[in-house]
Amino acid sequence: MRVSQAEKEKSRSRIIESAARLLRERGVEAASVADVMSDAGLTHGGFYRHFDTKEAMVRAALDSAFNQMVDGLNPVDRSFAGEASPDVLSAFEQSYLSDAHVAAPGLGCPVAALAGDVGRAGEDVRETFAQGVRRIVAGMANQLSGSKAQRQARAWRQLAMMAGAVAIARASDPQTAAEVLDACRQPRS
Amino acid sequence: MRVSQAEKEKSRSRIIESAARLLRERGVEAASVADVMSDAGLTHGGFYRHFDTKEAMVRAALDSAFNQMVDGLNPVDRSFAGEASPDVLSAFEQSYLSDAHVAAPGLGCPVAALAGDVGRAGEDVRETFAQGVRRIVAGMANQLSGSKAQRQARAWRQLAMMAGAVAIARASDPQTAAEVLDACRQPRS
DNA sequence: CGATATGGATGACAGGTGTCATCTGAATAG
DNA sequence: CTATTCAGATGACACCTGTCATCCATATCG
Repeated sequence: MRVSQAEKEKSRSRIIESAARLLRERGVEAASVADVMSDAGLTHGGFYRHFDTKEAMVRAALDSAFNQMVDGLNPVDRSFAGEASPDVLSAFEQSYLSDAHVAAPGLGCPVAALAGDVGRAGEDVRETFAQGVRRIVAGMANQLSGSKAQRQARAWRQLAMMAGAVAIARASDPQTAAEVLDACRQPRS
Repeated sequence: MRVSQAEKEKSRSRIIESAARLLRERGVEAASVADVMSDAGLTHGGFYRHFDTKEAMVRAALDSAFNQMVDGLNPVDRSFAGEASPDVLSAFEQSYLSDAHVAAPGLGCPVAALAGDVGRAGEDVRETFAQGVRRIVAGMANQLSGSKAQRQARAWRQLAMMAGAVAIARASDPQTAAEVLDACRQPRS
């Protein structure tokens, strides 16, 4: 049942897409190779034609998830690349702290969904994760004013707070979730 | 090999203590019943004399871990209970954002270590988690000044930021970890 | 003291895991 | 047009999971 190279590339994309979603929904360990392949419309046996190991798939999926996140910070319709735009950042923050984001981890920020899991993963996976977080922070810092160090530090604090808040909201009951999200939507104290 | 009731109580305490540590170190799913029992010096078979299900053990372990955290916020040597004490809070924040905390998840804050996992757990576990987080936030708010709502909101923001920062630090390389921790140690922006 | 209750050990179970060897048939290379 | 390659399917493997039935020896009760 051989398939054309273009078809193989499509298969690989589907696998990564499925992995990126299932990892965020179920966690790194609970998203099994068989589940991912089944979700991509394939059987588990062909997996190792695409990746040497599950860890390699996790890294590719993390990269894809971070790319989606960074794209949300760099809207293509902005006229001047690199120009600070408070509206872009506040829109990002508002959507990050929304109920919709809390309810849909599979499409949301990998930091909020996977930081805990990745902390227990191998060094290569952590390296991939770190580069992804750096890209998000750089994108946020671009939208801030002040010295480069100030902008970067404020971006770190804001991302850490938002990711922590969404993780807490997902791990709590609806009332507690609403409290933490509301508190974090308020201007800094 | 029956054992006295006092001995059984000790066994139960050891199981909860081992579970609280292994859960934070390995995650909810990766910390198996057999591992916990072995760590407590028992074999896996006797587990169900202490807990109806693994989920019940997870809830007991979460409760124990949150108790340790709250104790750190309410030092017994303070003279006046309930009195606001900026030093207690800043000491808590400093130790929370320390390298030692990042390196020892098994003894650290369950929010930073387990929020992601608990978000995928059952409703009962999430309820236990939410009550624990609320206790920490209440303890932090006690040390702040301002209206009750202001204090609570600031405590939520501070805890979310710190938990997010430690989770990111654990999931990254040392340089990235140092950056996010440094940024979050700075006064609010 | 004797009878019973029960904490813990042993071992099994059904199901899931990552990984790989093998087969097959269609896409390529010559 | 034939020969080779190789993506994917099938199925197996050794191991680990939560749960439970069973047995044993001792703490507790009458």
